[in-house]
Amino acid sequence: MKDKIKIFASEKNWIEGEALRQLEKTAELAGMVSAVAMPDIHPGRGNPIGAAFITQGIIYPYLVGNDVGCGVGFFKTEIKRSKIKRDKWVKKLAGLESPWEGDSSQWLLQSGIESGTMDHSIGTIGGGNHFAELQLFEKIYDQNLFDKLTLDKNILMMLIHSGSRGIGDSVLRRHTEKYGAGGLDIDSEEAALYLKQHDYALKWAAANRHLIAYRMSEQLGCECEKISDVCHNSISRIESDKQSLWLHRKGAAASDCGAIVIPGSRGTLSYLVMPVGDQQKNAWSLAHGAGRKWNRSSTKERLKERFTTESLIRTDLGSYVICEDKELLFEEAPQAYKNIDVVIDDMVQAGLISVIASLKPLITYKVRQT
DNA sequence: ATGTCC
Repeated sequence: MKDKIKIFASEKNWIEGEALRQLEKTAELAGMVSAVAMPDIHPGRGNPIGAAFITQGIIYPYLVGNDVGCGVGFFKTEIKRSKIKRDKWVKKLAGLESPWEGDSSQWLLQSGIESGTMDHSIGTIGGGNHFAELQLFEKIYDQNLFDKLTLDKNILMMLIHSGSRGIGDSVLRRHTEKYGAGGLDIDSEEAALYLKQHDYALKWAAANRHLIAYRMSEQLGCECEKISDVCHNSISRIESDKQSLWLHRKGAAASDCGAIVIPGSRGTLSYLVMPVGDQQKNAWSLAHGAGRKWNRSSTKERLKERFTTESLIRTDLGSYVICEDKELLFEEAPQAYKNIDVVIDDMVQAGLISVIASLKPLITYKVRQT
C-alpha cells in the first residue's frame, strides 16, 4: 500500500497527521493505483483535500466531492495600476452572490453548454473558500513566459475561485444516496451517467467563473479576458500502456492545461506558475492553494478574542475584504492557512513548476449581504 | 462545498 503513496512536501512543510491517515486509507480503496499528496494536503470528509488518486476499473465520485468542477480562473482587466480607485470600488462592487440580471441561458449557450434547472446561479461566487479577487502583479520571475501569456505588469488582474454551485452537489448526492462513498465499475451505466453529469458540471463551473469575472469587470467599467482557467475537483481518463486509468483530483490543480494561478490566502501573495517536465510522477497535478492549517471552527475560536471585524476586513498587504458574513470573515482569515511560499517552494524544488509571477490582493470579494 | 443543518 505504501508504495502507491507519494507525497510532494519537504521537511519544512507542516502537514496535519489526519491528512496523511486519510491519504493512507484512501490508498487502500479497491482499484487504487496511486495516491499522490500535494504540498497543500489537509483533512477532508474522510478523504484528504490536496491530492490526486489514480484508479483502474473503478471511479469514486465521493473522492471528488460535491463541488465537481471547482477551480481557479485568471482574467485580465483593462485597468492600469495608476488608475486604481480602491475605496470607490470597495463601495461599488456588489451582487456577486446574487443572480445575474443578464440572460443566463444565453451565457451558457455561448459557453457551449445547454441551459438547465440551475441557470439562475450562474455568475455567483458561492460560499466557503470561494472568492473573486482583484489583484496587482507583485514581481515578475519569468519575463519571457509572462509576455507569451500577453500579460502586462501594469494591468490589474482578477482571480476567481468558484465551482458548479448546486449542480455538483446534486450530482454527488444522486450518487451517494445509492452508493455512499463506494465506487462505480467503470463499465457500468451508472459510471457513464455520473461522468456525463460530471462533464456538464465542469463546463458549467468554468462558465460560472467566466461570468463572475465578467460581472466584476463590468462594475469596474472594463472588458475582461481569460488568461487561464484550471479545475481542481474532477475525474479524467488517462491512457497508459494501452489501458485506461482514472485520475481523480480533489483540491489538486490540473497541470496539463498550461499556466495556472495557485492562490495563497486573501492576506498573502498568489503565484502564477508553469508546470515543467514530466508531470506523470505528480499525477499531472499541483497544489490548488496554500491549504488549511486550522479548520473552520477552531479558526473562529482562536481568532475571536484577538481580532475585530474591522481589523479582519483589512489585510497585512493593505488589501480590503468585502465579506459581510462575520462567521465567514473569521473562518477564512489568512491565519487559518499554511504558508503559500513553502507550498510553492516545495513544488519548485521537486521540479514540478517554475514561477512566472507573483500577485498581491487589492480587493477580495466574498459576500455583500447575508 | 451546498437555492446547506437546526
